[in-house]
Amino acid sequence: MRRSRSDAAETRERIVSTASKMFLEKGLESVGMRDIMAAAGLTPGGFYRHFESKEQLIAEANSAAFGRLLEMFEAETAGKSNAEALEIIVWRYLNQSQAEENTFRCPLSMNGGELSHCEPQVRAVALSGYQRMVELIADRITHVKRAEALAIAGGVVSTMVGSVTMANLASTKTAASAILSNAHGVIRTLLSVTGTSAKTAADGAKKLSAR
Amino acid sequence: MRRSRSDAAETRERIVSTASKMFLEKGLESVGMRDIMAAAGLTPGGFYRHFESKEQLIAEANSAAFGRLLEMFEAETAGKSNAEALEIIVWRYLNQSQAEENTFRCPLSMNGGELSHCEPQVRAVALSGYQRMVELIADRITHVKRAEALAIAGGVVSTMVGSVTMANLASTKTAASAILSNAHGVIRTLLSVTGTSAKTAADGAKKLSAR
DNA sequence: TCTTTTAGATGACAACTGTTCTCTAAAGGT
DNA sequence: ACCTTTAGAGAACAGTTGTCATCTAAAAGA
Repeated sequence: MRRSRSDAAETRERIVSTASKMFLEKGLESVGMRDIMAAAGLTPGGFYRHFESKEQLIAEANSAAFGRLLEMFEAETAGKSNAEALEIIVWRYLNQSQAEENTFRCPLSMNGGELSHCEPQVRAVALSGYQRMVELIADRITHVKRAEALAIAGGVVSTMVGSVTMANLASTKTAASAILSNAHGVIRTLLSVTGTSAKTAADGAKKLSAR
Repeated sequence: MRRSRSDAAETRERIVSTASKMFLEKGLESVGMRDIMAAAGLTPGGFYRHFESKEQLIAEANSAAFGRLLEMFEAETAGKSNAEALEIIVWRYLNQSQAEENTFRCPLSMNGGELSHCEPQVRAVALSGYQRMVELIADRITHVKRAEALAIAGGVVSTMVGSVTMANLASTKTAASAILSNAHGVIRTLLSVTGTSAKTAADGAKKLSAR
């Protein structure tokens, strides 16, 4: 039966946020529409009143995941010094899989490979999520020029994405946290880089800004 | 009709290497058994004479991919200096998606997320591939202690995995190579790290060796 | 109040999934 | 030369996939 305007909007949001969390936990392809709709307390029938396709849902779900993640980072680092903020961001990102809640996981780490097989629309959302993360971090790197900060931040995000992906492969918590704490050390090193080393890192930064 | 012992062995190998390349190109779930068998010039019927399940094929295909990749690295760097060898490894790894051949792509970058949803057997193959890559690189880092070299190498591999994953999301070659050349710069920085910075990076190295 | 619109349930669609069955013809063993 | 074994073809298995047509009852608009 028909629902009110606001009920329907709420339903739509519930589908997106439910799907988002399921994608982060189980991947894109292995989660079916029936699973998602059932988890949202609905039947598969009504789905196409809200979305054109699964692909569109993936796009919106990922967009929502990035939104949640970045919003959390901004809330957690508000009023903190740059150094403290960077520490918080890196720590929370690296420990996303170990945290009990799956709300603040990153699609880049969780669905990395699958995202690149999706349609341009979805890939654009993912890539812009990457760029937003890079800028979030670059904004806190003030001891070098902006271009160098962007280069370093790009490296930091790539390192975080890669190491979380690797940690997710580990069968024990010990092995996972070994990979992650190693990554943490490497990132601290990267963030403390100055002068000519930073310029080396910025070799490709001009190209990066020419996106 | 029945084939000779050696024909059958050759068929088995062909299935593995065909599957391996298809997984690297299209992902694990989106490639079906029929696709693989057809690409190997066979029908789906005979598959289960050689393998217990798709999962087992995934394990063997990934193992083969790592084998090819590491063998190529060793061949390409034979007789080179450590610095040259590292440059070759990093460059070839970062450009795996841009190369016309898909023979030397890395499962960690291509199937990252999906691998972590597989059974322990498959995850073990992937994780050992990671560790072999880390050791390959650490062996070429001689200006610091072994533990520090392993820590840096771990960071380098994570960074390479992450940045190739990100580059695969890009819609244009320009955007992809911007991400990659930035990563290249960051990795060069990491590899030139010495002294106390290397120790910082090695903070988690003890835990890493306690796998 | 009466009419039109529509959120969502229900059930079906064809295509596809990994897997298993049966069949046959050639290879391996004796 | 005979008999057993088996690689692979071909077809079918039950279950799933994303998507859509139909129906309903209630909400929105007049």
